[in-house]
Amino acid sequence: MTAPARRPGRRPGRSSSRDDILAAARVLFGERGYDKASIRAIAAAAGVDPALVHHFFGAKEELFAAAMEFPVDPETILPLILAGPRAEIGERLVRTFLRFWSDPRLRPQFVGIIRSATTSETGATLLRDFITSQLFARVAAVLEVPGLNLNAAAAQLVGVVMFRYVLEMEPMASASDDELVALLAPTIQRYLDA
Amino acid sequence: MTAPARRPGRRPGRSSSRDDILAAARVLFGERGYDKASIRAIAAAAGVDPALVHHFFGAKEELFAAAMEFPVDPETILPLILAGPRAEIGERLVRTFLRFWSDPRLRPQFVGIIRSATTSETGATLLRDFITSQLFARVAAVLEVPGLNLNAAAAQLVGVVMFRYVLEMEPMASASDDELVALLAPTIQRYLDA
DNA sequence: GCATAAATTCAACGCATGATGAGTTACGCC
DNA sequence: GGCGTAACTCATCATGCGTTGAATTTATGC
Repeated sequence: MTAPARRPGRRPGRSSSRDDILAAARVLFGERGYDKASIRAIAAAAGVDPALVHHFFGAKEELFAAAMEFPVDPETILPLILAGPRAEIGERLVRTFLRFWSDPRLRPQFVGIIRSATTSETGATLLRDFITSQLFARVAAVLEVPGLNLNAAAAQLVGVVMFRYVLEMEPMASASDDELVALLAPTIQRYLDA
Repeated sequence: MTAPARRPGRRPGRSSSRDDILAAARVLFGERGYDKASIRAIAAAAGVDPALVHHFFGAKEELFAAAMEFPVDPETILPLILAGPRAEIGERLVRTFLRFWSDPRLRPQFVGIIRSATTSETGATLLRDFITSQLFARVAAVLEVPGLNLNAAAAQLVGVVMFRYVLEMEPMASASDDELVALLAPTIQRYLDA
């Protein structure tokens, strides 16, 4: 309700504008996808002038890249999955995957990547490169599994998050993580056994 | 290279403009998604003035609905899947599904629906409603399978076409239908057995 | 304290878009 | 053969977009 009596010039104290913009960008890219998330809307959500976005990040595509940079480091997540009995790797993978998607701080970013992967070539490249070079290369080096099987496993998981978080289709959107693990783990396990 | 010496007024002979527009819309919506496929670009691809698009279809969203109307009638496809031994329903479903996606006349339309489902609420509703009311309701009436299992099966297939036709991720994009059937059919079968 | 740099807004440009309304030509019926 | 209707284009509008450059205020290094 504060009247928008903003005036030009630097604000006193240290500023959080840069981070505010990043956070707003993640939310809006996640909700609307690359094209429909306008710089003006992101700036408004961050309580900031659109020109400031350019001042910090340059063109829109750079903002997108900065906001969507993969929030998870493969080096920390892969050991969680690969360690443990090989016969239970499907369950560990599905459980870990769903746990990351449950984090409300990470999810908008994930959804944004999925949403934008179908629309902008930048988004598609981002997702494709991450899956192939970051994940598959490492997993394939440890487990000896054909690439097509890895694709099938990844496709199952991507399909699930599309249903659950993008389309919000019932009953999958409301199912518990445990239900999904029970349902999906055998599928993933089979792909990774071959 | 024909000089664009178009003049106003009705053309002699019978016109294919309406169908040309629909065809161009299917291609462009499929390639670019709802937002990036502009009415002007669709009109240009159809060799027609943008205003003619409005003349035939009204607002853009109506054009989209007309172009993306599901090209497959569930009444004709479901018997193909449901008839035959129950133990092979997974294979029949996957094979039929992939065969429809292989049709180069149908694919742009399918891709358009997937692409737009992640971006526009209209697209999401279109896909959601078709899957739930057209497919699931009918299938669930015949096979007695929990809704969550149907979701999981559909998610697997949607994930596959995202990898294969939207992201064009290798090796799935280049795999043969037969390879995919062998890989996916047991998964689908398991979901539909429960 | 003063100069430079950083943060911030304002005003504006140029562009593409979806949409509208009026005008023009052909078809089909009586 | 005249008339309503359908097909078709043109010019135009308002809007929202990404982007830019200048102006203003604060922080910081010397």
